[in-house]
Amino acid sequence: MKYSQFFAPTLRDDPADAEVISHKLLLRAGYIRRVTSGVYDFLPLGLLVMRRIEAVVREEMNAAGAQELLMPMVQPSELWQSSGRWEKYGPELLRFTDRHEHESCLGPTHEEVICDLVARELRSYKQMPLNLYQIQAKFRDEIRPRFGLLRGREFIMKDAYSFHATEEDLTREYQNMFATYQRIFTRLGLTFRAVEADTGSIGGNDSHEFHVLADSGEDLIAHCDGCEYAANVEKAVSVRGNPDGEAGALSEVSTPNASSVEDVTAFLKVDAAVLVKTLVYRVTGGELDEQIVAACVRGDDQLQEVKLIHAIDADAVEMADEAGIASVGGIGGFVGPAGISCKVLVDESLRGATGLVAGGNKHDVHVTGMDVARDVPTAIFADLRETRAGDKCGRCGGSMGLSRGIEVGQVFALGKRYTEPMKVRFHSQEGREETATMGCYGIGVSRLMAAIVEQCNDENGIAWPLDMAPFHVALIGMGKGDEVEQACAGLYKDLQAAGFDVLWDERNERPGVKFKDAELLGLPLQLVVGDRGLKEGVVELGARGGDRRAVPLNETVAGIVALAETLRGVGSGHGAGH
RNA sequence: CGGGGCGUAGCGCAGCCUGGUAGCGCAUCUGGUUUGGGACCAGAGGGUCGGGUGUUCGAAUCACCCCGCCCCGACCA
Repeated sequence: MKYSQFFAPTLRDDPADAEVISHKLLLRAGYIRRVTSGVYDFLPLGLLVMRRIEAVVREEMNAAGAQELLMPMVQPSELWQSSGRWEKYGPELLRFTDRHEHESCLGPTHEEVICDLVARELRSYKQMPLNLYQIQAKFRDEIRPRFGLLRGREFIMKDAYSFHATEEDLTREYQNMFATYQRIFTRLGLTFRAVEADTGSIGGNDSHEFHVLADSGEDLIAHCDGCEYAANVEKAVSVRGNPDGEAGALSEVSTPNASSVEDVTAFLKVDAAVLVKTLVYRVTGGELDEQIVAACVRGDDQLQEVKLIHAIDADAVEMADEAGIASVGGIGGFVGPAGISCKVLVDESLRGATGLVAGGNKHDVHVTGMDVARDVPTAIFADLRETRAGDKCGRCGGSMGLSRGIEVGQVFALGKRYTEPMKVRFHSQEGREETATMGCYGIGVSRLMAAIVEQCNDENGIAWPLDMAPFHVALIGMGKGDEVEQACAGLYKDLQAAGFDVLWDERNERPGVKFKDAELLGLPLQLVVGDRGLKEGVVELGARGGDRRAVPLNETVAGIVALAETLRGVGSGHGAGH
């Protein structure tokens, strides 16, 4: 591509409304433009990178035995009714009515559509295993789109769905996809980590997420320094030391105006760990729908809501208002588990604990000497607390650390969550009609583009891994005269013939401008052809960010090939893996 | 949805408090000089000041409403 004809509008200044580095650089370097909240144009540069990522994903998915298809973005409400998600999915599902008053939605994911398709065609166990995938635009009406491509409303996703006659075969495919994902993220040049994950609104049994490690990540992941255990903090289980207070009778103490953990610990001069923090929630969905529950963790712990939702088998929970708290005999700021008239869940770290301080369910009153077993006999114990850095690993006793991650992929062993209601059935070897079991596997392709930039950038711009770059080589012509023009034209052809994508900057710009743009765009290799060097019969080549060296004109292609090999050698093999 | 901030030329911003002919830098266009790390000179074009209503002789500026964008929150009783 000749630069002068290429549509790559670059910005000298950072756009004012971009926060994270990938958002700023993709905007500045002309890869994307915002259309509306959470929705972007992919300009030619952006699309070129997207195609690179897709190519890796396709190659590995195909090699793993999956087949590509394409499903629609618009989906009829009937399919979502039949899976039960029309009611369950919530406002992220963008619904609309067409001119025939027919209700539809924009697909945020495709379990319903694929199940509908496969249910129509599946007859025999001999047709399985079957793994079908697509790379396609999804729409989720996010509460708060932000960070450019990292959390958009419309985004490009690779989603795969597998169908199996047996649970064992689903497990095999799950592992197959797990390994495939590790290969994909390694080839993309990313430092990543696979972690155990909650299944969220997709549902199902086992799940792992793949996270690109980055400080700008929105997810918190916990990992053990002693073993392989790693999990999203929504799910991570760990063990903490459990100091007990002095055992004794349950007695009320006056704690005027002391309702926060800080106030109470200061006032009573006790460790926050012997405090019981009682949170009151209103439940949505499940058996406790519309009811109030109380959840207790230690004063220095945080409640992990996702764990609470699972513990009571609900769809969602939200903090109860003052009226809700009062309806079960509590009072804001002084709620305690003893004597409250609702279901009380208590974190495992409080099992058998004694000598605790808790709210007294009266204004300005706490109780001391609480013994959970004695004073809260109806308590239901569950893992509710969020893992903190320094906790002990539940498996090996090692120390847990926390990192931020960008979720770029997730694999689910769904089981029969969708195939049952959507009647994906087949005849088994024994001639019985059975329900297929299912897995699904997603990769955020457009989010990956941003995640790569988060990991690969410097003060001058983007630093693409060689095989992700929109062009491998920035061919920079310098100085006037036909010699430069002709030498460039020749190299341009030769390099393309050798399999390189080249952006030939033949603009009438000063050298500084050309270098700055090449570095902002992130092209990994630079080839400089100047009239001065040409007189000596040499050109200069080098990697972005490194030194350039002079090379005889007729050895240029060989030099580029050698440099590319060096870059690939460095670029591969630093994926962190499992 | 709650809180905060912002909206003035393609981009980045000033002007608003204290109402009176809309500015700066970059970018763009023309001519010239320049050409190895975001050149220089001369000239030119480009703005419904997010939208509406109101106050006023007069509104980018004051008031009210709406729209859009960004940040934080929507776990710590």
